[in-house]
Amino acid sequence: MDEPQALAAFAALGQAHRLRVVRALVTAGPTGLAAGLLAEAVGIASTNLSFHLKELSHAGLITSRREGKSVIYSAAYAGLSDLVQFLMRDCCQGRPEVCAPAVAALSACACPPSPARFEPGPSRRRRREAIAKPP
Amino acid sequence: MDEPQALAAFAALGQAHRLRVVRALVTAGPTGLAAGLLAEAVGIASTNLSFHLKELSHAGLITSRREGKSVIYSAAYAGLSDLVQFLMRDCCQGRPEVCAPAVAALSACACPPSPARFEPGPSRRRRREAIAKPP
DNA sequence: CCATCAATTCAACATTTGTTGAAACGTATG
DNA sequence: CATACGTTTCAACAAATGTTGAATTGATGG
Repeated sequence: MDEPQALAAFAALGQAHRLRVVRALVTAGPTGLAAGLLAEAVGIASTNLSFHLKELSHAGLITSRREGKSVIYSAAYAGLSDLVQFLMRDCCQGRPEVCAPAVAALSACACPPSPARFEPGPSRRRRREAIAKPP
Repeated sequence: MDEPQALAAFAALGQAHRLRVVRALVTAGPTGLAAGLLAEAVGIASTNLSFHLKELSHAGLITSRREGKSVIYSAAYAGLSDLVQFLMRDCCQGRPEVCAPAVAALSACACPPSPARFEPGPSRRRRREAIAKPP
């Protein structure tokens, strides 16, 4: 991701209604939400929502598909991921301990993964190994 | 991190000059950069930079310390980390594979970690001590 | 203590950005 | 084909935001 794109994305997220929309879509998952439901969830007029959706879409943070009369919007996880990556690129002058907390925070990411299969032990080691053996 | 804070942070990053400042500080590492050098790096008047620095500082994205005549700014890695976490919270309705790419991207984070001296153990404790004894 | 340098504050201006209501569009259904 | 529904486009207005230059503060060194 290049600077202009990242800038557009951050500007898009830096507005209350748009941030709410993105959060709603992020938690909604790949299924997405219809424009109408979004307008209700965020509490703004549909005409206003449309404006913000266009902004978000143009910034690469959401995608849309038509389904009958409705237009369904969903989060563009790849775009979000790229954005995070742009922000933290070259983050620590070779001292991983500086940015490690950010990585850990995202790993924790609170996707309660069907609690049964949550293995206690090796997560830390696994993560380190994953970092140690790049492409 | 709560919504108003996140909103302030994204709004702060959604401005070309401020995004440049943050990127410059993120790559500069904990050492930071003096305001004068930043103004030069970003290419704006110092009076204008001051305005943006205040904005970023208020958003919890940078910190400052005085050093002689200069004021040194550095990235608030914890703030950045919290922001990323806020954005991706509850991201995948229990399907980790959705947000996994984001985690992987950040892990890749391109901090070429001077491969030799990567010690598994004490870094965490060291960091805690450093934080524990402020002025 | 005065001169100097680095950085910040302030007020005025210019620009960008968000909101609103009326009208238009595309899609389904009777 | 006419109607109803969900969504988007457009133009006008209102509000927030970025920039500039002059004046101020704080720290250093002769």
